[in-house]
Amino acid sequence: MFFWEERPRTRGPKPALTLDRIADAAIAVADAEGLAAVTMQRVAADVGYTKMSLYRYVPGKTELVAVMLERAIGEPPVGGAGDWRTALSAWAEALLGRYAPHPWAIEATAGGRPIGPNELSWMESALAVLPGGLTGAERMDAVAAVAGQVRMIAGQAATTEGELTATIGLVLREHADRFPALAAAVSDTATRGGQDQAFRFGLERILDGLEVLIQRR
Amino acid sequence: MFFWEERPRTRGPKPALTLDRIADAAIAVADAEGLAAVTMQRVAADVGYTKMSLYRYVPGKTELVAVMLERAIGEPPVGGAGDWRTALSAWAEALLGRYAPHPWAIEATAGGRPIGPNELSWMESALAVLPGGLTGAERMDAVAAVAGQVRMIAGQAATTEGELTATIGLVLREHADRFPALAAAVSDTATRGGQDQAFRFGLERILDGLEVLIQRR
DNA sequence: TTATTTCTGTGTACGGTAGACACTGTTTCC
DNA sequence: GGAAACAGTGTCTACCGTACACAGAAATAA
Repeated sequence: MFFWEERPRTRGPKPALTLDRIADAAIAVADAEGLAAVTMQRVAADVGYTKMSLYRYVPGKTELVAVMLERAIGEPPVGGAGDWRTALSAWAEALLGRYAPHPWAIEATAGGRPIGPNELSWMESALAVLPGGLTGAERMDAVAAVAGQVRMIAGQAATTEGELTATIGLVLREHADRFPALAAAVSDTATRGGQDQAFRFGLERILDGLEVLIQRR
Repeated sequence: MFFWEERPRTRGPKPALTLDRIADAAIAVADAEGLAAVTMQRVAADVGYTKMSLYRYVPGKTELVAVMLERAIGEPPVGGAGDWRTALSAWAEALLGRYAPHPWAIEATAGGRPIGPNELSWMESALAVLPGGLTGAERMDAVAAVAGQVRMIAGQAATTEGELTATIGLVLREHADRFPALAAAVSDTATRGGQDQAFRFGLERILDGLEVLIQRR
């Protein structure tokens, strides 16, 4: 199914590299200098080979990024005990924790792309904790909503912690009258914790909303 | 503040193009062939000039994409009457409606980028409808949660309506035992409406969650 | 053992990209 | 009627992903 499933090796020279080693080098570049810095040339140089050698391990750059994502996100943690709410909350927190060290990950997931097994495992483990009161479609939608919250916050965090707020501040200084509600909200936000609180607030709302629905049934 | 604010013109030849015309051409290309097809060369050819002429109107490609986004999303609709819930729901629906014709828009918002006035206006109009029971920070977080839902669904819709589902189906045929919850949910999803219902489900949960909090105060 | 097959890593080449810069010609102000 | 400012163009550079042919290494077949 996936191109990186290892083929049975027969003759010829032993490969000097590993797909994992390549992906790790690429991830290191992306972590340090952003996804745009990840070029075949650069990654190859970092592992000490020529760029064309990479194509023996990966069909193209698209697939390299897919592998990077798979490795960066990894497998979901084993579902702990507890009710669906604490389990789903932990799931969301864990997923955000995986995105956090890799600001480029959100960018990499934008647009059509191949989907890896780890991504499916994350979906699986989230779906598994939801109670039977919801239909299958509703469970999918619930997971999507939570995942949306994770991605929103992860994406915001990727913009250098408040580049958005900085831009807003700049504009507000000139056009505060055009954006009264924004100005009011921003002046209030300045004095509080970072993205963690934003994440938890949204997450609690979604979980509250799910709880309302579940208990109603 | 923004580079596209028109400078007072003095001497020299009259510009043959308009930033708007350039952006519209670029949007047309992106709508039809994706964001990757938007190159300076291509856009310039479509408006009938050389690529270098575009740099008289826009500092670089990054800014061109920012303008494309601004025009594609446009200004928020005037807030209708009604309680905060129906207003915020309408806001979310309107925003999704703006994303829908432009599948590339989500991709374009990934990663750090300049933020335009229209984007701020959308934030403003959402913040304005939220009741005073919430703090400024909470109002921001609430809007982020709703926006996250919009973006999640818009992003899913951009992947050719079910490319995700198709991939899942493929994998499930081979490894259904590894993903039982996913298999169960998917088989249930197959027989129901498209992304609209997924959007509404998540949105209603978020709004329910907000309502719980607001009424508690 | 030798010959053959198969695969790895490399060098070269191509078409594409964004953008720097110098130039010509047009428009408007002094 | 200069002179200054600006629009559009042609040329150039550096870099990107990747197609393709080739040399050498390793394992198999004779």
